Amino acid sequence: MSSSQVLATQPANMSIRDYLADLIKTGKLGINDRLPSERELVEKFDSTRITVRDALTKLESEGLIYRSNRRGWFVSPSRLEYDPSSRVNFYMLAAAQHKEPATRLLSQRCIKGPARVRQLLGVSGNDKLIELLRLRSLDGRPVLYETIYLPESRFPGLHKQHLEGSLTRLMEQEYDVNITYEDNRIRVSAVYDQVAEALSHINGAPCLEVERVRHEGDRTPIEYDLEHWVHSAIELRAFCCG
Amino acid sequence: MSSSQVLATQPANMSIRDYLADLIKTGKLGINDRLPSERELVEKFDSTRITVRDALTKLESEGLIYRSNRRGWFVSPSRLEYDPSSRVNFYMLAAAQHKEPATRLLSQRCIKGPARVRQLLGVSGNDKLIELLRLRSLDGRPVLYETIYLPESRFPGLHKQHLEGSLTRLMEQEYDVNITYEDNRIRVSAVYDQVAEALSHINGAPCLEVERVRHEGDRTPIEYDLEHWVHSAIELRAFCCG
DNA sequence: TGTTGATTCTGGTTCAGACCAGTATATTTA
DNA sequence: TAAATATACTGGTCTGAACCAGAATCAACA
Repeated sequence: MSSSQVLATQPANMSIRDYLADLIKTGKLGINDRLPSERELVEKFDSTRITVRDALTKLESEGLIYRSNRRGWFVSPSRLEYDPSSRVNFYMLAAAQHKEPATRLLSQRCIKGPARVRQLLGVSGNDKLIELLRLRSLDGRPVLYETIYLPESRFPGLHKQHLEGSLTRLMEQEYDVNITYEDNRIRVSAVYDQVAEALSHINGAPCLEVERVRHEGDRTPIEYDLEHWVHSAIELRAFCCG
Repeated sequence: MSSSQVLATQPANMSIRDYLADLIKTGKLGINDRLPSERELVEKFDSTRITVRDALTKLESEGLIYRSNRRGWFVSPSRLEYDPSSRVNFYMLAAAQHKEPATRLLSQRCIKGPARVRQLLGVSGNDKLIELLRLRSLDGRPVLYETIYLPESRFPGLHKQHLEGSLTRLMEQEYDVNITYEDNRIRVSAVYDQVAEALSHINGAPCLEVERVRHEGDRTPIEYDLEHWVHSAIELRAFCCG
């Protein structure tokens, strides 16, 4: 073998990945188009589903494609740019980026809630928490599973309100909330069970997780928010001034 | 089948996942311990490597474990909390969280550079960019692959400096840089080729990607920084004041 | 003592199937 | 016409292998 033979032949999974990535980047497959089925790709590359799925999983990690459980693999649209610290709500944000937002309230309860959340919100004794589970979509595609906890004592009668719209606006207008401080934690994680199902993902699929505690006045915590984003749908943006 | 039989038996991949997650959460496996080998787990659960690897991949997505290429799977240590907007450098940050930092300069070139970066930094004509590739570790584990571009004209003689320490400090002290504004983009992505290899990952492994442009004075861009983090090693933290 | 090389161990990749469980659609039926 | 049903199709899970490539270890050798 000549010494110029440095580049090893690529593994099959990477060849398939590159082929599909090329289809997407050249626009031969458009946004939200379905990819060829796994079995079609097996035939085309004379390979096996193990290898084809390996390639698809890589593209999913990159955010180039997303899956819809048992329906197929699809080309990801552009990411929503999202600045967690901005007071812009989901609807305005989506609209500004020409995406059609929607929110579905999945569940609404008044419960004791997880110990960690109670501690972060500083509630004690028998005080209850309002738990809201919401699923948010862009252009019909579910992208965000929200788990929200609010101290019931601070938001009496919240359940009578319209909870599928902007919570921020509701809090400002109906409860005189003025956020003075917030703490965001951002990490890569995975979705399971109800969250995975709602997002049409499988158990253990990677996601971007944002955990937030909002405070009012002199650092009184009043909102806990756990966001699970379909990672390919989102790009966080943080501007900072020295 | 009785109607009370609602809970289906768990798939094998989830059983294995839960078993390992339990080992970790109860402390039976400590930080940086190696997990049982894939073949051992196959025997223990009378399963196959496909299924075992599926479970391991889920735990990797969650950040509970990480892999070291062909050496094994290991229990993740606690995440480094990192505020991209803070001016605290890597060494001080790590030290404050009782982690041992290290930096290795992988490459240093003066080149034209990618068009996208040239545009972001506003360099034109034949002006060159300094490219720095650095690998940063915590407690001996590689966690961050940095790709840095700087306009050569702004940083003459940079190559003579010690480039494995804090670049921020160097820029401040030797080049009178005063950062006034920065723009961070944070997304989940994947690592390939040199990046994957340096981080001891496989092609297509998920990562947390931070892309940053720093500006001085009246919004003059002077630094482009692309960070690929081993996702389990990092948690971004952003505090915001209303 | 320090290097070289063989051996064993690890995960990385791949094959050639199988069956299951939801989705979507076409078909039948009320 | 609208609801119920069957069918084809999708990905999700799994079996039981095999071979490859790098990491680690240990033995032989210079």
